[in-house]
Amino acid sequence: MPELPEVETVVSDLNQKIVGDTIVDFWSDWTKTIKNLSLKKFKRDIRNRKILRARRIGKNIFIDLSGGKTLYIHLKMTGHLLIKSEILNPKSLPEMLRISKQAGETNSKSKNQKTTNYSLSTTNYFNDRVNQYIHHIWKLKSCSMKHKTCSKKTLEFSDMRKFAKIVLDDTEKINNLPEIKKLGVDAMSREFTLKKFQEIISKKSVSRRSKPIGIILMEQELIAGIGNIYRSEILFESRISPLRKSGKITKKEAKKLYQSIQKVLKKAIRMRGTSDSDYRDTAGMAGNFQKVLQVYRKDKKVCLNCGIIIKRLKLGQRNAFFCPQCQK
DNA sequence: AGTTGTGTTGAAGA
DNA sequence: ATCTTCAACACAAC
Repeated sequence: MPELPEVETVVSDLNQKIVGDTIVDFWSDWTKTIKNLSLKKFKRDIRNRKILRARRIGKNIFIDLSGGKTLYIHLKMTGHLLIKSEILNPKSLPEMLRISKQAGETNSKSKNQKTTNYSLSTTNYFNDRVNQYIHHIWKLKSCSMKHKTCSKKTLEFSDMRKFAKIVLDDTEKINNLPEIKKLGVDAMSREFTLKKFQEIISKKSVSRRSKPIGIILMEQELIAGIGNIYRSEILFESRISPLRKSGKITKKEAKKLYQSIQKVLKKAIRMRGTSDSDYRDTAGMAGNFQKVLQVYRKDKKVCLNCGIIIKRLKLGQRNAFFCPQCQK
């Protein structure tokens, strides 16, 4: 379940591994995921574009491409991106460039070629079951003028439940999509200040102020990036009950809660996210934050802080977890 | 073996 | 408007 820390990990991986590469081809067996174009048009529009950078707002991934296009991806529940690469036999650079130009027509050939996985580790995480639901593949070429070598890579999208979303359009159009425009401030951005947070939770509207803080934290139109796992963890860290009415949170508590958002998300990013079930990084590796979860999915277990049994409740149609003794 | 729970988001219904 | 419910989908757990 990718939330901000998981998406941040993916975006940082993308920036390290595929910036500068060129997309030579694309394959998909579930085109419903591509929301704005037919497969044919999608292929046509993405071929031969260079990957400039990856960025993120909340849980939304944007891959900016040459020629003013942006690839917008939402991983939804089970989506994750894998980067694989094969080192080719040393060949002269001009020859490689010629080969990659033909890549569109040489699918069957390249499929039969032997591949070597990118991972330097002795364990191959790509073989894990959770990484086997690949429905979309971007074929990349990566050429180094300096070393006069080229390599092939693939960016593969594993998405068991097929909820994910892919959109390719002009950067400007992507930025102006309604679902992007209405996003609230990103929880890790500089604009998300304590002042801004106080404004959000104490807005002079009855419906806002009377809403449980556990729901407010997850609303992407208010604060972008927090989902079900981290709302529970953040509220536990701040010792505030998810049921507390947003408008009844004191200034002191708001500060504590704001600091908890920063603290928990930063720690989760450092630990490369939570792999409660499906989430994996671009090497197919699990994150580590599930090892330090305090309350999420810990109902009927003992609170590590006070020893009371942790409770679960439905909040906004989703399960929230909290310690009734520690969190008030 | 059929039912339920899982969580993100948008759309439909009230 | 604003709230709730459901659908998209696959699979594990009961």
